[in-house]
Amino acid sequence: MSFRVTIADVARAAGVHPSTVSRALNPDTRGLVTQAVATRIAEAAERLGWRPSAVAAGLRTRRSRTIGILVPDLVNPVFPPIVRAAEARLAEAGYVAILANTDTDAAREALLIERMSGHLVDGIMLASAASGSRSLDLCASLRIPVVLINRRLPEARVPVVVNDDRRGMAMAVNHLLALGHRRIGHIAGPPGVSTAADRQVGFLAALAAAGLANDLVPVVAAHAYTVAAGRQAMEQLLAAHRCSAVAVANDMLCLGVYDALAAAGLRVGADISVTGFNDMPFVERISPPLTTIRIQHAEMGRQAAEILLGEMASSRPAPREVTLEPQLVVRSSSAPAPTTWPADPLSVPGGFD
Amino acid sequence: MSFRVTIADVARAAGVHPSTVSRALNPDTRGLVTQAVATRIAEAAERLGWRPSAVAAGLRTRRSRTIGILVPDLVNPVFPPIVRAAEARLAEAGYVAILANTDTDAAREALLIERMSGHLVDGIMLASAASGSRSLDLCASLRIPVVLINRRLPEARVPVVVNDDRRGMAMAVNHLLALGHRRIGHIAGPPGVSTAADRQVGFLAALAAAGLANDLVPVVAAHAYTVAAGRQAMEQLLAAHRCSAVAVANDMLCLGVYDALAAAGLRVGADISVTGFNDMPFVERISPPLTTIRIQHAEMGRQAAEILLGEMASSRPAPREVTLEPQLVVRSSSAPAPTTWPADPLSVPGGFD
DNA sequence: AGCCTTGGTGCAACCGATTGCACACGGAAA
DNA sequence: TTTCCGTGTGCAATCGGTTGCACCAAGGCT
Repeated sequence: MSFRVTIADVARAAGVHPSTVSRALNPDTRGLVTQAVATRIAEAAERLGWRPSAVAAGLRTRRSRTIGILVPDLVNPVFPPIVRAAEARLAEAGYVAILANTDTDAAREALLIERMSGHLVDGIMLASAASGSRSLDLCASLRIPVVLINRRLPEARVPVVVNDDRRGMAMAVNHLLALGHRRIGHIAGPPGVSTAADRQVGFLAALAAAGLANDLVPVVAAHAYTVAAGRQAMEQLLAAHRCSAVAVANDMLCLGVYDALAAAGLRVGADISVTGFNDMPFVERISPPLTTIRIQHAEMGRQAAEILLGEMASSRPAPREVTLEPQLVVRSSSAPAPTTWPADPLSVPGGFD
Repeated sequence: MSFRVTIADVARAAGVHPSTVSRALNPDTRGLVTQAVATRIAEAAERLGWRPSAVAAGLRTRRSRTIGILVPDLVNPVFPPIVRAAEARLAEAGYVAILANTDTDAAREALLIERMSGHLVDGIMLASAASGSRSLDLCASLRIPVVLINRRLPEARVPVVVNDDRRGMAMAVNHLLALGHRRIGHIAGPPGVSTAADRQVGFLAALAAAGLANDLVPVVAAHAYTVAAGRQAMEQLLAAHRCSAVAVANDMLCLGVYDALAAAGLRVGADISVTGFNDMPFVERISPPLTTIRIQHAEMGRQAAEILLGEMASSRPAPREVTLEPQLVVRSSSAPAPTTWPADPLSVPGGFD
């Protein structure tokens, strides 16, 4: 039994034409067929064990009920929740997700997009956008709808789902200010990444709003969102400035920051306060538990799926921007500014202390 | 330009028949075409921007260059490295990965397998195998090659890639024995999961080899591989037995074990030693850093991909079993047995202390 | 009663590549 | 020169649904 049952087989069994079977078995066109015939066909299909061939249907309709998801590196704990939620929503709608890692390599990304195009993906979720807008141009020329996740591209005319990074970083800074910190440093993300830029802008804006001038504020940019880069950046910051607190652009960087501070003999949450960004899994269990900004990762994935599905259904481009609200999660890595903090020769003009 | 260039277009441009174009453009059949014609066709294809349609080819050849990957829950940190490595290897071979989460739900798993079958996946990697062998039967009746990852099914006649769980757990136990522990408890994984069973067997075997009797050994099974279940299991263990060390079946459980021990006022790595299993990301950064058994997760994914690709190429079933070697990673959660340990009323007959 | 809808079904082309088979052509062997 | 053979290309069927169009029958209208 069962070596691929086709609608022709079902048609024969039900005594109708294959096209009628197609109509009866497709929810959208079932209305075209008489009720009685439809049920007879459905029974025959069931009995024979017919399974729809997405490939055959896709060839004709040019829609595969398939969505491509591109992430830089699935092992980065930020992405699994996004992918998970996106896949769940897609599955609900009968879609299937093709996943690929780009390694932040533009050429690889282009190759993967072309390959996915060959599989007739109905849309692509880009969580990487490494190559600037080249990938977007490619998708556009391939006529594939795109939605950007977590990152923005200035020129982009495509829908995006992002966290409100400026606001999130401002929340972290305000938290530190409320704890009495006045000398707050920033470890920024890698240049060219939109989250890094947005968070830095949020950082500076929050300081400015508190009346703390911008030009002398200690800022060091990490060269990547990695532990090693975080450590290196913190070492630079320590060498050049004295701070009672550091607002870091990303949790992964924080792990390196912890290392650098431990090496320098500073106790996080006592001698110096640290805040992260992302609230990635298990940072509540490192020592000390990290104060950070929680992002709605799952919701990002879900919304991205929703946008693509909507675009699919209405077949008109929906260039909208969904911004999700971040949340401050206070743990033990941030504490009141030490009162015994030494007089600071670099004291910011107009500062309060 | 570019609204789907087909081989017919290329054929017209190159002045040959579509079938010749097909042969010239397919690496396997290029040899059938004259060198000169082949290059002329390749140039035309390049110039017109032809892209192969995996769907059309797949319809005819019944192979889609697509592999399905099923995991219980991508958010569980064990899976991303597996999926990542598998995808990388598949991409290398020109394949594409369809990813789906089963939530350990047998019905959902079956649905996903059928859907993937509709997409003509050339093979499926099962990292879940929740439903016993039902999924395997389904794949068999659908004529889809399968490879099992991380879990085994006794009746399975399919290739598997697993860690040597017995050996791994024995390494943990031997480590604890070497530290002087004699009263070692075990928190086992959920019943019915092969990793849980194997690790428990390994645990008991190691104790037996050390001359410690089996029947009074404190063992509690967690009902799932979750933090909450780990905490609950440890509470049970504490209530019933006194141990100087606990070998836990899984890192995730360990997090709950840490919680339970903290609540009981016991210091991990001092009052009691704990070992985990998996070496999942960031357990080296929790407090205290966890001694655990490292599994070659990436290698598992790669090997699984390799097996499916091999099966694809040779088109003969390759029911082999790849067993990967675990590695003991010693950190601070395990320490020498306290010398001041109180006399134990439940002392194991034949024990050394 | 005759004409026009309308709904339901059959017919056949089509999506884009693959492949078994036929055939033409040129060179080698008889 | 004829026959044979091998190589390279064309031809057409095929994979499994989908869909525009034709057609037929039944019912409503004037």
